[in-house]
Formats: sequence, structure tokens, C-alpha cells
Amino acid sequence: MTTKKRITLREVAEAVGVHVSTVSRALGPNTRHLINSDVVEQVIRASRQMDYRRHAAAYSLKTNRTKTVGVIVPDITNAIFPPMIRGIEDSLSTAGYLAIVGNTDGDNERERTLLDTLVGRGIDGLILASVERKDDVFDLAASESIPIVTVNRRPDRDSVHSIVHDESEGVRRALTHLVSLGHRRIAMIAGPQTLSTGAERYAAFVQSRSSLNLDSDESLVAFAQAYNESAGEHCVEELIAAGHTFTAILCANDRLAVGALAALSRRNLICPKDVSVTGYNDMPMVDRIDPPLTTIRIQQYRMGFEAGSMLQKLMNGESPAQVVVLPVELVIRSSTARVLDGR
Amino acid sequence: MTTKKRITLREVAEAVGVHVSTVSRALGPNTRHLINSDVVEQVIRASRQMDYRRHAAAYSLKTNRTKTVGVIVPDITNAIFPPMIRGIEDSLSTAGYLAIVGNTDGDNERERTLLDTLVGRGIDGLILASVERKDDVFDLAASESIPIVTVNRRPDRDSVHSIVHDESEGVRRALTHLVSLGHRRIAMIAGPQTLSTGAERYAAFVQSRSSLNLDSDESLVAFAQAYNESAGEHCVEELIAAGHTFTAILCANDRLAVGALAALSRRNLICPKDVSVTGYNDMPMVDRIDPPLTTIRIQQYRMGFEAGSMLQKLMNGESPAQVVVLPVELVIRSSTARVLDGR
DNA sequence: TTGTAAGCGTTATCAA
DNA sequence: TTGATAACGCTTACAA
Repeated sequence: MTTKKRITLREVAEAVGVHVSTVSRALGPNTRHLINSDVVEQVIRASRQMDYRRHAAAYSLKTNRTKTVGVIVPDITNAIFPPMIRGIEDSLSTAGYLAIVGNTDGDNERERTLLDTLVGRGIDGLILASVERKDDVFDLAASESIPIVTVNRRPDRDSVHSIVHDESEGVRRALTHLVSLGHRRIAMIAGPQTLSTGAERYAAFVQSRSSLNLDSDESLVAFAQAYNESAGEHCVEELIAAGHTFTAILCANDRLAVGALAALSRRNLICPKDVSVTGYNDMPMVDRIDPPLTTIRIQQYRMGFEAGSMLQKLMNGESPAQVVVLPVELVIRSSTARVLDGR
Repeated sequence: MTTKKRITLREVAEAVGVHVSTVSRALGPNTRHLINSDVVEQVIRASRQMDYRRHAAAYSLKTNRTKTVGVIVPDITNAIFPPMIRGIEDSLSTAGYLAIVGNTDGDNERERTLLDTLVGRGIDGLILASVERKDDVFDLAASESIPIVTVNRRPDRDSVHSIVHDESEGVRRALTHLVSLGHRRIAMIAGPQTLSTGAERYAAFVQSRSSLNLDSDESLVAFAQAYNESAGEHCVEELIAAGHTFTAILCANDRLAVGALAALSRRNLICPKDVSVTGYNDMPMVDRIDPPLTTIRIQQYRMGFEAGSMLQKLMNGESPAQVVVLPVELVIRSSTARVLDGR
């Protein structure tokens, strides 16, 4: 119950026997050089010993910087986000920034309120993992003219800083892999076309399919309304209902793939014997499901880390590369297999 | 690119033609009554129209309150936490509090750093979901004399405010359910005994087992080192290796149960035909696994909400009930079935 | 009912 | 190299 009193600059100054401003300067890495090094030494020792910690509010009031950035994710439950957040935190904390992460559950209203609270608190920067191709919240945030970086997705707009993955390459690899196993009639469960990942993966599919000379039947594509399991199930039903045959399904996302797997087994179609399935993201646990999922691995942690660094540059007034495109990797597991009968 | 300028009290005051302090009072719900209601009206209208927002740092500096609370969870990936966090946020936001949630991944060092950053920033209160029975971080936080509420778990200490569930009742229900299906030899996978939930559920098992007159063979209990799937698998191996027979396993947690299921099927034991399994928590997805898990449902959202309310009372200097114990519910699904042969 | 003024802990400008 | 001082935007005695 020892109510620790907060130590202020003034107290440190008194202890050392110098003026407050001297202490302030001695403690700031950028102003330290102005002060006699013995004094700096003394000040640092004293502040350490007295357990001085800068009063964040006072600092903010004076400098108008909070050393805080907001992070908005669509769904914290989605296992790809925690590693990403960790990456963001790790890169930001080195420079003394704190990340406040908020979760929108895809609710646009909630996202707006969240942004409002964050801006109200005064954040120095914003990382958006939730952005849609046309995004009010992004526009709103941008109009506040605080630095923004989007991760994983990007809006249909120029001059947006973002960290994304090489979507075409990912789709191309998955498709090439399937083709190398003898598949020719390959269906796709495409993601929401309102998201850049959804649109780009679909475009890449169309593109790669033709460059690989595959049957390009439009009815072999089902569009999911959301990146979740039930949308995946629904799409499989749709594909089957359309009456077309296929020996493989390329899914725009692991959760869609998980749903697809469930729907297939409900139809007594065995994966991979009857139909091969690929996912996208390599989220945690997909190596533990039945069958372990062949998927495209993205760099979750790194994506976050890079976003943090990019944002820091922006906040320092530098001009980092506008877009960083991270490479992806094909992870082959047991949900894909050689096609059985010649076709 | 319209750099919106921040509106200050002074500007609102000028617009209305009164003094800053009048505006301040008119805007504060507690001081509003001091001001002529016409003026209040005017001030509110003006501030709305000018989009005034209180400068959080200035407010904090003056009042020494940040309207911010820290929330520390062990593992955000664990699906029981997001609903809980949502509950916390919802209850706190009504009073203008912002929750900053941090994730420790069970890393004690990280937890300490996190607490440090939070305290450094000045939080008005703390919610700990990560607490162990003996917990340095809790002690540290307590020594800062900021209000703390623990959720879901509690330390072995008196005078700790917390929201927990009725663990004995939960275990009792699960066990009674199994007994009602004819099971007599029931194993337990107990959770880490360093956590209150682990210890309490184990104690309840021992207690209920004797009051139900079951075989009380100590080797029918395996202790998991952590609440995760691999620990669950490991424990099943241990139980089987011990060579004892059992027709059911009561698991201290859903993730342990998921692991147990995996291990059983690897041993070609069918659940629930050969052995019934129960979980604990009713976390998302356990109704989708194979077989859908019989489990004890805890109130994740409500737990968070109550924690938020309790903390608010504490922060207001009130004295809420020290411990709130929430009731649990048995959810019967397909992982439990009547025992086959008389035994 | 409203105004005055002090002060929260910093940083930054200016002088010394 | 250091000190004095003002200012950041707000709340809150105290006065009027």
C-alpha cells in the first residue's frame, strides 16, 4: 500500500543541484549534447535512482505528440492478426511508441467510433488492417492528416502507404502447384471483391489460368461475401449446385478453405482424393486440421514490423517507399494430391 | 489534405462570448448545474458545431486522470478473450474510458514491461486476466496502488477484487452428467496448478468425485503444464501409459479437450463410443469440431463487462463487492455418451 | 452565476 | 554550457 509518489523533473533537478531545464536537456537524446557530460552523467544517475519517469501527459501537452499510434484490425479473433500486431508493437516500442489496438468486427459504425476515440486521444499515427477498397474511415482519417499505413490490404487510391504481399505470385504458385499435380478443371472460391486482397487474388486467378491454358469457365468461380468458414461452405454448395465438375478448389483464404473442407466432407467428397483444396495465409492451426492444408504463407509478423517502421518514418517526416510488397511462399501439405483418373 | 486545427476551450469561449472557465463548467456534467442553462445551451451548441474535443493530455495533466485503463491478457489468440475484452470495452466506454489491451503470451518478462509502459503512461485502473496464484506482476501493480480487478482467475491473496466463475459448480455438473450416463471410471486432465482455475477445478473434481462415490484413483488424474492442445495430447498419452482404464475424461479446459480428442483418435479410440470427453469454457469453434464438445459454458462477455463496472466503482472510490461469482452452464453436445458395456 | 488566476510537468526560446 | 521564463489546454479554488 506504499503510494509511490511520482518524481518530477523539478525533484531530480533539486537532487542534482541544477535547473529543471538542464535536467530536461540531459535526459533528451537530442539535446544531451548541449550539456556538460559530467552533468549528464549525474542527472541520468539521479533520475535512474529516483525512478523518474517523464509525465506522458505533460510531454504531450507541450510537444503535441503522444508517442501513441492506433491500430485498427477487423477481427482480432482471426489468428493472422496477433502475430501482425506483435510485429507492429515490436517495431514501434523500440522508439518508445505505444500501440493501441482496436477491433471493429467488420462493423463500420464501430470502426468510425473507434477512430474517433483514437483521434480524440491524439495519436501520432495510424495503422489500418481493416481497410476496404473504398473506405470512408480511411478517408476520414486521411482528412485528419495524420500519417497512415495500411497493412495487408490497400484502398483503391493513390498515395497510400502500405505493406502488402505479392498476391499474383501467391495465386500463381498455388495454381501452378495444382496444375503440376495434373489438375485441369480448377475452381476458385474468391474473396470479397470489396477488399483489395479479394480483388487481386481473383484477378490473378483469371490471369494465371489463361497463361496456364486452363479451362476458363466463369461458373467455376464462386464469390464469398466474407472471409469466413460459412461463406466457404456456401460457395462449395454453389459450385456443386452449378453442376460443374472440378478436381480442385483454390480458396482465396484459409478460413474459406476450412469451410470448403467441411462442405466437401458433408457431400462425402474426400479431400484430397476426390478434390484438392488450397488455402491462403497459412494461419495458425491449418496444419492441424484434417487434412493439413496446402496454402500460401504470408509473413504476418514481418508485415506488422514493416508497417511499424514505415509509419515511424512517416511520423518523422521522412518519405519511405510508398508500397512494400512482401514475397509469399507455397506450403505443401496434404490437402492437395495428384488427380486420380486422367481427368 | 485539410489540416483540421484543434479547437480549444478558449476558441469556444470567444465564439460564445464567455470566459473559458464558464465553457469548461458548462461542458462538465458535474459542474454544468453551476451555469445558467441558456449559456450551457449555447456553449454546447457552439462546441458541437465547432467540433470541440477536449485535449486529453491537458485534461490529464490537470486532473491526474487519464481515463484510460490497462487490460492484460495472457494470450489474445485464445478465443475466450476477445468477447471478454469486448465486454470490458463496452462497460468502460460508457464512462469515457479507453481500454488499452496488451498481450503477454505467458511471458512474465513481457508482462512486466507491459505493466511498466502502462503505468508510465498513467492508467487509472488495471484489469488482469493473466494473473497467477502467486504473481509478481500483480504485486507490483498493487504496490502502485492503482485499482485492480482480476478476471477469470485470482491470486492467492486476500483483498483482491475479481470476477470469476463458480468453478466447483462447473466441475460438479460435468461430472454429474458423466455419471448420469453410466460412467464410473472417470479420468481428469487437470490444468496448471499455478492458476486458480486449475487448482479450483482440480479440487472440485476430487471433492465431487468422493461425494458421488466414484473410484478415486489418483493415477486417473494427469496434470497439464499449460492450457493448450499439446498438453492435452500429452496428458492422454500419460493416462493411457499408466495403464488404467477409464470411460470418460473430464478436461479442465476446452483446449486440453481438443488435444485429448486428437490423442484419442490417434490411438484409435473413438469419442464418444469408447471414451467420452468434456471440456470447459465453451470457447468458439468447439461446437464445430468432431465430435462437437460437451462443455461448461462460462460467460465471457459478461465477465468482462462486470470487470469493467467493478473497476469503475473502484476508480470512483466506491467499495464494490470484492468478488463476483458468475454462474456456469452445462452444454451437452456429442462428445459424451452413455457408457457401452455395463462398465 | 460568472470571471480571475494559479498551476499541473514538460519543452523551447531567449539571455546570460 | 546553463538558467529563467513562457507556454501548451485544461480544471478549480477563490473572488466578485
